[in-house]
Amino acid sequence: MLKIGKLTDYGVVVLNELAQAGALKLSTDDIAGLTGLALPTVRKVMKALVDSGLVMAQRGARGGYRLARAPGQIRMLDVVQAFEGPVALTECAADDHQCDITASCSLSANWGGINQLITQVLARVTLQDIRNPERQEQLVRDALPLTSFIELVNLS
Amino acid sequence: MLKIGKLTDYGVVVLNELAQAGALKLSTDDIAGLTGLALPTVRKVMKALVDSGLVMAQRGARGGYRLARAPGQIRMLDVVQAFEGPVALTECAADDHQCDITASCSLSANWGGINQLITQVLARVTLQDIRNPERQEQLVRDALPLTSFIELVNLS
DNA sequence: ATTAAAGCATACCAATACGGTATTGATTAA
DNA sequence: TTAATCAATACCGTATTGGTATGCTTTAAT
Repeated sequence: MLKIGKLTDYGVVVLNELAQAGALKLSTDDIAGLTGLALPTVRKVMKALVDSGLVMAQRGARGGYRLARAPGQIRMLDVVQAFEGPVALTECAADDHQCDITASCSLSANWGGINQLITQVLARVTLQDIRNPERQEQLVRDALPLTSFIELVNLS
Repeated sequence: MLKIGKLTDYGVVVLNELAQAGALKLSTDDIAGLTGLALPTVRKVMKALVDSGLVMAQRGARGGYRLARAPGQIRMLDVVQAFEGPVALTECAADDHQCDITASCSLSANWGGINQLITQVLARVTLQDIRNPERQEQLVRDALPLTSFIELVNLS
């Protein structure tokens, strides 16, 4: 499946609402209402977003949340990392953890290349892009010219 | 973390051994010995590889496994799909499952673009590439010219 | 035909991760 | 001072995953 967590997905949804709101601060209640997410879930999401510096929080009465930077400056990579930690496809790649399987494991180092490519993909797409389908299609067209035998998978 | 399963990683390790062996058939015992993986684990891995058509099995005495195609024809996308099913970052993208969160969820459709990009990345890299670090570095250099602000992450 | 080598299928268990929820505390504008 | 609002922590049930065990089927070699 190669999936990302639901929280990450929620994070994007929330960021979208904040982008929509612009300078206006949104409370957790506002966000819950706008997105349809449960309140405690929203809290959890907001914590990750604040901790990662993507969103600024103001406490106290009439407080709320707003984006810390412009949507064009918020990369999907940032969002994914905020919720899932560093992008590391394999365990070996994450820490320099010695694995007990033999020399074949030297291959794992090679996932690093794929890691890099995927990281680049996520770094290319910003919140602004994802809010604008046209821009996105353009990205897909431009970034990687298709090789002949590529099979496009599971685009619902 | 955006990780893939360990089994997928093991799968690549096993495929590497099979590529090394060439025309020679390897038994589960051989594979376990070469890779250091436990025998039951090897069985599980082989089942997935056979089911997906990447590897051919010959049963009976003097049987064993061999690659179904040349290493250059085995894409990482195939391997990932063999173990993890279709690449679908979000749940919404997987089936046309109606989610209960509001219109903001239309965003999820936009993950589709990223989905496509990542799928393309995985389709570009073959078993042959991953066995050859030089080739791989070349891929990284060629495929996606870096934009200025890209931060390379966690390459151990 | 028999036998032994080898793959195949299934089921089970433990550990971990994840999503979801609740509760209490800290801050700040009005 | 007070009420609104974010912050932090802790808890729990479930789902997934990795790992293991067991018994069955196929097939080459003798």
